[in-house]
Amino acid sequence: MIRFTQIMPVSLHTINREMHERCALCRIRSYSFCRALGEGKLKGFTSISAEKIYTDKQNIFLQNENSDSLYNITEGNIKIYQLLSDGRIQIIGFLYPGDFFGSYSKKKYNYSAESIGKTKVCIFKKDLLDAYLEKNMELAKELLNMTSHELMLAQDRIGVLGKLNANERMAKFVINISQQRSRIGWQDNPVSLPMTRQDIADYLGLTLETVSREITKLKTSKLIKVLNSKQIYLLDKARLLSLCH
Amino acid sequence: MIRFTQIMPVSLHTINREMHERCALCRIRSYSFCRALGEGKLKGFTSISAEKIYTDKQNIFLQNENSDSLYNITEGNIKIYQLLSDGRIQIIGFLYPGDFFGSYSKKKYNYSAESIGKTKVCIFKKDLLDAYLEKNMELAKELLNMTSHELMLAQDRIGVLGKLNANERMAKFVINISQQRSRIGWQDNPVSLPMTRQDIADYLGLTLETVSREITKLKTSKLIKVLNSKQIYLLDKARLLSLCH
DNA sequence: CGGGCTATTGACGCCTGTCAACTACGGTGG
DNA sequence: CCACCGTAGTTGACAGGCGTCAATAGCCCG
Repeated sequence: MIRFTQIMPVSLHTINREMHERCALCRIRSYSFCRALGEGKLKGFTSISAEKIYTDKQNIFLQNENSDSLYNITEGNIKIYQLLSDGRIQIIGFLYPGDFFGSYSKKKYNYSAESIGKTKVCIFKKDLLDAYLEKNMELAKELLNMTSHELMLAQDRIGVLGKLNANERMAKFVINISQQRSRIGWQDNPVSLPMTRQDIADYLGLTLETVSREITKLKTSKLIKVLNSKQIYLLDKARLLSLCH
Repeated sequence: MIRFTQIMPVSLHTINREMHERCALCRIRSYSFCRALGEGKLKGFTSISAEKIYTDKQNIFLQNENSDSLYNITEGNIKIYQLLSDGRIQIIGFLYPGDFFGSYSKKKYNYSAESIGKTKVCIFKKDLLDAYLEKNMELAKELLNMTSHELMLAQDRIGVLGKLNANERMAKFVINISQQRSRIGWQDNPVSLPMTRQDIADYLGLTLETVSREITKLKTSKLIKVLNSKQIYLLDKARLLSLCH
């Protein structure tokens, strides 16, 4: 058995703060489901969660693993994806700070989750969170609200993948990224694309070649400016919006 | 002002039963979110809801209408769909008895809903349901459970539309219908297809011609037997399953 | 500067959409 | 009872958008 106290280079003061004030100090709380909790409840809430930091391309969990935990992003990005038996990948979504993920209703995870860049998450054991919800109705309702909102976003994505062509999907993608950023108080233009072209392709149900071509088309038709491969500027939001309905 | 008492051909006894025992007598309660409520609470729950019957192809609500109500199907089928500005349709889902729909988190409906055949729904005013949830934690948690489950299904559909070809989508579709039926205690084979080919196409992100061709292919490769255009028998579930991953 | 990864661009082919003709079926009316 | 009509579904011919395969360019990091 490993005795952590020997190898963790943190002062008692830091541990104390970590143990009790993490939620109180959290900068994205106002964008997370925990915003439903009053200040007085934050210490108690911190105690039923743990924080974990991931570097680039680490798995948070894998599809079909037993799911005993739920997660909240506090920093960085996560991609959630499903694997088909022949190796094809579908990226379900790119998640941002404030996003909640995991599987509340099921015993196994329905998708895999992987960090994009340095990423911080809060981890909640399902049984602990569940017990906490019993006594904190406001949190349960906020969770219902957020899940319902996520469902709406998923339904929009069904529309994108079912009916839009490559051109329209790409326009929708950059518009969505921009909107997502402003939702959590970041500048909405220019936007950074932390994921690779292959990731974008697997997200939009296209190939990376098509994604690349469509970006070039948006560029030549003066709808966007490509600052570098991971940074683009939206030149004409109105036309981009009209493109993706 | 119309005085309903004059034109509604129901006895006081029927009204009384309708007013207090609808939930207690409901045959699909065990498949609905209201299964979370104990027998003792059913009369109270009946009183915050209303029942409405639709014939074929009637709108329950339209996309972008103000959303003040939530719905639960007790009989028949509903299709929920989004319209693009150029008239293209994406069917988000076909709903079955026990399914809950509407928009809990948003002020406007995110999609339109239309009946398929004769359909019965329970209608809940949002503010009434919300107040009821405050005092009945078990119902709120069941609603969270169901919404979370629906989210999972929506994410699966993202995978279908993003990565499967026409062949695989069609196989997935008949498998899903079969599973959906057994979930609510109906025979899972043969299955009826209450929707049109066009509806299936708009659901799968294909055209009706492609849907028709793929059904023919499944037929000629002895995976299904087409009893009539709205009734099919799954001959080889194992191979159908392996087809759609 | 060079190796390896990511992104772009080109050539070509296939899957699925489009357009059109034909068939099947169910309801209506003579 | 059958003729007629309208709607739904099937099948065929063809075209185009996007995938596939391959070569090239750009970029980061040692």
